[in-house]
Amino acid sequence: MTPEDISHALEKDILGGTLAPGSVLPQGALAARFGVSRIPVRDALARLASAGLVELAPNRRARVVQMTRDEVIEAYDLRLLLEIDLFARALKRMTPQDLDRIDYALARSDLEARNANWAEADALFHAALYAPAQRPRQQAMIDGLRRACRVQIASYAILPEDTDRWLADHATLRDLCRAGQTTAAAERLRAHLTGARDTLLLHLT
Amino acid sequence: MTPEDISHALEKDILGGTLAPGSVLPQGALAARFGVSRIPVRDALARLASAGLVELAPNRRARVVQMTRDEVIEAYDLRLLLEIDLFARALKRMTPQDLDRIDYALARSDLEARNANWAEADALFHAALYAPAQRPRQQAMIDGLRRACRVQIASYAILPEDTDRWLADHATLRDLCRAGQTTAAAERLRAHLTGARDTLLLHLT
DNA sequence: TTCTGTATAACTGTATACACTTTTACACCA
DNA sequence: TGGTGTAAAAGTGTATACAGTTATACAGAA
Repeated sequence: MTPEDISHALEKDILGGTLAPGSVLPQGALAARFGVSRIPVRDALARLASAGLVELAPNRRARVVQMTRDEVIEAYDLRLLLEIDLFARALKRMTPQDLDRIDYALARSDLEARNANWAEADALFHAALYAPAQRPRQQAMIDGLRRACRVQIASYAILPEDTDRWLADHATLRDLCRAGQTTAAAERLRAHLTGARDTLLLHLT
Repeated sequence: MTPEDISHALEKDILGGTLAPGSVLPQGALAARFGVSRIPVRDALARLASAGLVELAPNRRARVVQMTRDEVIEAYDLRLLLEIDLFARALKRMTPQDLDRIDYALARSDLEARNANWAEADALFHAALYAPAQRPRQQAMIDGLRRACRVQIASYAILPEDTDRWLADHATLRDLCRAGQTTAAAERLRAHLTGARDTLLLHLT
């Protein structure tokens, strides 16, 4: 059990909804669960903190992040800015192989969604969509924002109940890519994201 | 000496050019320097890694990040996207008090530049410029990118030799804010950033 | 010389132990 | 009942020790 393994396991729990926002993560308990000392656990928590999934404060227990309404709005504004830009860059350099990979990702994504792995399913498709842009840093920033949003989404079990809508959105995006309709595709992505944001905001009252 | 103190001290060395990109940071040596055990040093290095100043790999010594030409270009593209957007948001909500704070930051920035604290001087002014937007996450992302760029800039001692140009840019930006010329101000910021990028790229051969 | 293998030194990762801080639970008082 | 103070429990931070890994230096072969 390396710190990386531990952080992955915890990330799964957080994005899967097992660990709700605000949950407390005592180092000792985690150390016992993973059969290691607290040192690698601290390491794993630091990773999760830098990924934006966990909040650390000195001498206090780590907590799963809990975003306020304003923070959710800011995060989605940033996603709109970064994802639409990255998508535009990706569209410009999209090759037939890339389109095939998007098809494959869509199919796998569909499969994962049926197996209740909504978070992975969504991430899988969007990663394939943006991959042609070849922008590792921008992709990493988007992943961070995406994960932070998903923590909240998971806690309201939004993805399961909305599966049909976002899978249809993904299929539409794929079609627009294939048709080379770049502006329409970008517009569709914008709608996809604002839709997700509004659904989440509705749950945050 | 807390991990935070240690990371701040190292950040200063990195951004000040004492620790060049690619330099190695052995935990033991740092522990000795700061008079602590390696545990808080590891903590400090993890912070620097999540701030993007240091690279960590398992079982290997930490290294000061060294960006490639492509990474520099990507980082500046991201800065253009995020900083211009944030500046536009800030301009919309800028109050007279905010303008005064920008004046004050410009004056202090000038002072720091004379004291050879170029990195702080630059950060100070831009922070004041963006503060009215009230976007902590976007600001944090920008700070990360800014720091990563500055590691490279520091290694070529670009800021010192170019001081006059960027201080003049800052003054112009302040004037445009005061005059309420929002589009001109945004355009000026774009030029300020692309200018900085091109100067850096020149040094990267 | 330059390359390769190897012994040694240097370094990292983590278990354990203990000092210090925060949290929790509960008794006490208004 | 509701608030407050306090002691015990739980938790965090870090020094130390040692096992395992990587880096370094040097000897011998091509």
